[in-house]
Amino acid sequence: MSMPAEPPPSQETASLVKRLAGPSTGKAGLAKDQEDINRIIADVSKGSRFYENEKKKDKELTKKIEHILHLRDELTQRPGVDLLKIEASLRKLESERDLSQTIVHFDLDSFFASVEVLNDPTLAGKPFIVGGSVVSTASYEARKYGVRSGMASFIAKKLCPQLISISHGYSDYSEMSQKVMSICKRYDPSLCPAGCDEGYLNITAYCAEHDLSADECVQHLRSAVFAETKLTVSAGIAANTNKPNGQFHLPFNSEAITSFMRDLPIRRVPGIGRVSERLLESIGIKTCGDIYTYRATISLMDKQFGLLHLLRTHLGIASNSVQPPQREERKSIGAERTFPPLADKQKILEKLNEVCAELESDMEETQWTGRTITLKYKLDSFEVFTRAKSHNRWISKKEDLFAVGQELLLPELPLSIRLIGLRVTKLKDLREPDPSIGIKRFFETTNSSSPNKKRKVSPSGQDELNADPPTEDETLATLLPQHQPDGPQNARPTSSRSVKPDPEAPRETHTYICPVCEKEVTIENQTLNEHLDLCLNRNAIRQAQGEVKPVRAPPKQGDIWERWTKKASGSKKRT
DNA sequence: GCGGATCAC
DNA sequence: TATGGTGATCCGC
Repeated sequence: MSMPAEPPPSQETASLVKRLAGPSTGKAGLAKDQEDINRIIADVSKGSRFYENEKKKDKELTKKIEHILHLRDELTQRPGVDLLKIEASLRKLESERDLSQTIVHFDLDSFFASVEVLNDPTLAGKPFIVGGSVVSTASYEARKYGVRSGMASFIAKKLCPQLISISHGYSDYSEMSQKVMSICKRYDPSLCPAGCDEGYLNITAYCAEHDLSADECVQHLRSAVFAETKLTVSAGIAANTNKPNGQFHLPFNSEAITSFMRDLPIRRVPGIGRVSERLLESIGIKTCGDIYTYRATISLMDKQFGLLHLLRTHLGIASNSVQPPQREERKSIGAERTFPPLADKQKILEKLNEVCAELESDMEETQWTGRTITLKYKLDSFEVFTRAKSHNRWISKKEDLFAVGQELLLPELPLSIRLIGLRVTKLKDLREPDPSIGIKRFFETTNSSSPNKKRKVSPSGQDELNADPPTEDETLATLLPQHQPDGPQNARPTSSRSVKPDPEAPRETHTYICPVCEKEVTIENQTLNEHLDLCLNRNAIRQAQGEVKPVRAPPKQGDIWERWTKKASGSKKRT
């Protein structure tokens, strides 16, 4: 068999071009001539290590798709699809649909670019980008040339030679963002920011209290934002947190919603990225309506595609709960840096050291520590690897971060590296007041002790507020094994030392790692069982929900402000 | 727990 | 010449 001389444009190459053109290609801002643009992008990209790596990833994806199609064909040979069961699932989902809440998704229009125009009105109407080596935001004028966020800046420049490039002014964005968010909070104090320029609101209560329709309410909001910041904001009103944004009010009935979803490209659904788009497309699914058409295939390949989630997507059912991000939900904190590829061991370690210093400072400012360290490195080929190790002590000092990072990195060398990152997980909140307070409140126990007078015993026995110098026993006393096969009765204090009595609340406290929730709890003996009951209960509830589960809230972005208020604005360059 | 992958912003 | 940083989640092992 011979290959065709001129391979037809495949799904693969089409997808690759999309990637190179920037992830948001095809979403907004009609380009003049996408063919020309694609050719320029291909010409400029060709042969680069980045391009070769993208090509490699695409080839692997193609292989995976072949495998999936093969699997599908095998599965369709045999009977086994229970269409009735799928219908039952749909009916069940439908019956759980909640149309009682009015959810608004708002989004500042080309946020960074708009702020830059406010700072420098001469930029208005000019093609410019905000970003560094990668475009963060392109002005509408620049978008006409095919410039998109996520695109390499040098490619943007090729597409639009007169393009003006502006470096980030984070402190300005942070300030404006906070202004906008505080305005939006008037309409829902539980606002859930989803980045610095967008968020979700539940305006149900506000509309009722002020006798406003949803449209009127959002009109007010948008006018207020513009009046107070000169920024324009788009908003979508719906019964849940589904897209799309823009000025749009999706009717609150199931027919209208499903009908709207029918023609909605699957890629527009949050959580469906470029890869999932290709996977779904391979079995014929381009729109949310297609999900129903191919429900049998999806059902056979539930594991690969997730039937229930897709059925929900088809029906346009998503979470309608809006909650502000909770600090205790944070899972990790990290830092990473890209640099011109380095092969010299000492120079690489220097970079690692810089990353450690940055991470230490972030952890200090935000008051987190953790016990699992993940090293990430990217080769000059753009391949990414991670190496992780968990420890029985809390790590936050840069010397410790560096020691662990080095231990993970050295066995990998020699390599030519263009990025180094470190991430800390299994966190402990250093800001959290004595956890026993919270437990006590929960159970309405009397005799709460003052958090200021509390004493905690850290697993490492070091650096705890008010902690006495560790005894040898404490230094060695560390965390329990993470998994306790024998169950709760195995829970034991990490330190048997009793705390100096507080005159107001003389009692023993101990620090435990709860075998169920795996969190460290400082707790009195008599309430330990209550805590365990609570945890076990919570787990049972979660299990019971397994069936109904993934009506997921939008991903929480923990500590957004900590991120956005920190970075200072560098001096602006204009090129 | 670890490592790779995917995704959002 | 040249393609980011932070954080979350899911899967397979």
